[in-house]
Amino acid sequence: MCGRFDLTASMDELIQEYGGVPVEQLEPCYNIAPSRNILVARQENVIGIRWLYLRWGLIPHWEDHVNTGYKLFNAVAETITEKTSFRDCFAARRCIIPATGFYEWKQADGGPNVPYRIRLKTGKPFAFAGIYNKWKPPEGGEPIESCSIITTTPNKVTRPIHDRMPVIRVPPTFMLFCTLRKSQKLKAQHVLGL
DNA sequence: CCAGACGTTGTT
DNA sequence: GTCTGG
DNA sequence: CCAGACGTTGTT
DNA sequence: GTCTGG
Repeated sequence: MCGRFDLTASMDELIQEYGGVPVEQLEPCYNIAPSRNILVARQENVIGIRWLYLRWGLIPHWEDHVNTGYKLFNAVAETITEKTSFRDCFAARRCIIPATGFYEWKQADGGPNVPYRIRLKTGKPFAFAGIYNKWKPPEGGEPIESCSIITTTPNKVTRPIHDRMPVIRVPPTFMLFCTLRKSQKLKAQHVLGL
């Protein structure tokens, strides 16, 4: 899961890593929570990569009131193409959400919940996979754009702490590629593009 | 057909 | 808006 | 996700 | 315990 994260990287660092044109930058924050406006980057026609702030907590477009209804701050990757609330967003409106770390809570033996921060060894920023949406108030007025972070099963680092973690985009410098042996076949989920 | 749900998490 | 359950 | 609140009255 | 606000 991912219900809280931090972002302390500069806009310059983010632009260098992901491209696009700088926008106003908020104070570095170690405690970003659902319902806050968070920085995202998305691909737009004509202008290309655009940085902007969206409300964290997806509001389905049929919702009647902005203050009621579900708080969709996470979307389970395994079922995202089946869920009414996420399917169209996933097909057409994806974004990345930059972060320098995320928090997971683990209950100490019968004790209180203890937060852990998970981050890259280098301290560099990385990005969550996200989806976004536009909600128009039935009574008229300003539309609200909102987003949700996609979650998946944990990797080795996160597994001891929690059974879910955000789908992460790691900078290209952390990656390599290799060719496949004949016996290896690609499955649909390998090419989803997350 | 209409009515009602539409989500995640953790906890039990 | 769209799917599920009755 | 956590932190913090968690009400009533009369009137429409 | 459960809901709301951040």
